[in-house]
Amino acid sequence: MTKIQDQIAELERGTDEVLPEDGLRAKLAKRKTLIVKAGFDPTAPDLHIGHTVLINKMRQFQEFGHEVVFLIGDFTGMIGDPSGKNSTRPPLTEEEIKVNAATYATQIFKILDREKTRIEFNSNWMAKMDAAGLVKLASHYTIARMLERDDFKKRYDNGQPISVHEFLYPIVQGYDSVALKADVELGGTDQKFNLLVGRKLQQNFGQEPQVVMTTPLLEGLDGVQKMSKSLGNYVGITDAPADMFGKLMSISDDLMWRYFEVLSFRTLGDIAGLRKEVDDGMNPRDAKFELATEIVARFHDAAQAAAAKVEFIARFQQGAMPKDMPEVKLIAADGRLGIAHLLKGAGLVSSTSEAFRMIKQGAVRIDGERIEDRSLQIDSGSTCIYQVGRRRFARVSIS
RNA sequence: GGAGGGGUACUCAAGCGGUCAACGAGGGCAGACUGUAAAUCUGCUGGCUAUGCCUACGUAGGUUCGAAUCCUACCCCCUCCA
Repeated sequence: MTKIQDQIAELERGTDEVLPEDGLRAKLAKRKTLIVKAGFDPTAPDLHIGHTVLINKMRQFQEFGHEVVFLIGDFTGMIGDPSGKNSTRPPLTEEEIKVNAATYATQIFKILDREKTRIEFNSNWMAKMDAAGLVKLASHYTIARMLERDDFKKRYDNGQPISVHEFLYPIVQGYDSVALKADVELGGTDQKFNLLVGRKLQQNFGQEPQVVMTTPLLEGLDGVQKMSKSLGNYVGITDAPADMFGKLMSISDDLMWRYFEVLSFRTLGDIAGLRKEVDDGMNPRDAKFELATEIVARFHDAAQAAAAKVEFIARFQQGAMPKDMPEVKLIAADGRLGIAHLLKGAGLVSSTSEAFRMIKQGAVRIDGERIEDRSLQIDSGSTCIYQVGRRRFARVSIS
């Protein structure tokens, strides 16, 4: 077994906060199997690799022999977590929750060990609790403390409505820790308040309070804004291998190290070694290859990752044509088709204006030959490969 | 209820009668270079079978030879006072 010292370093790696500071050491020093809890909101689980930072953390605990509980907050889902929102949001139906939970399960087992993962639903204990129980539970927390939470405070100060049931969200989430006798709870930084409520409730119920560990929001591909689908700077965990590989290769060299820290399963020592090699003259591209290969292999498999790498090298280092490209058939009204219309028709550009611009910039190639004539006409009966820039290709036949 | 400020392209943000398809920044795209779809540099960034035409500055009208710019009404945001 790894020394506690090293375990702590690995477990705290990439986290935002560990509270209390020395809590993890105290827990590990007991040398017992810890119960590590992470709760997930059952809203649409469209995961990207940013979300996996937390799941990776769960995996680490698993590797060190602890028990990981993947808690689906189906009961709390009915409340709707107000965290980070400025208003209440509509509760989910039972049916939606069920579907989302199933989707989660298939996604998380790309990372977690299915055998060592306990999946729980908090409706299990919450649905059984009667009104008296809930009143009693609610008595453990005060409004004053509730209003310490950032978003509640803001809304209260701004005179925006806070429904009473929203106060129940942190309380129920905290009670989950009591029900599970959690030793550690993981969550995003935005969950800090809720996680701390768990500590307080455990104390009141005579349990040793859990250690709270928060993970940061991952920076997106641009390296600046947080990764999110709506910003388009994400790598979805269901992205195709080549796509995923390419996206990861496009990150800056600086961002690469951040991704290594929170996304790679390599040890810290391993990464430090790699970093030294790069400092000593190794091409950072090759380090990035390692990262991209590891990630693609995780969500697909090793063979597909290797194939994605081979294709990447062929495409971008040697300028080869991609293996598959869209096939397009166009019809020329009078035996010939202007190049701008052809490119637009093939979906390579969004307008003829853009087509002219691309030609002017030297971005357009036909069968690998750069063209400069914007009024070029293509006769029908031909089939050629049209290319705009380095990434857009189509095989177009004209009839 | 009273007093002001504002709504401009993907985003932020100039412009306040013509030279405005609209400064600048970010983003995006392209080219060059390279160590890679990193970094850096340069260019482009409304549409149209196109050296011209059309549509666009919250919405609808109006003034004018000419409006993003002036006027009127309406819609929506924000700040201060009560």
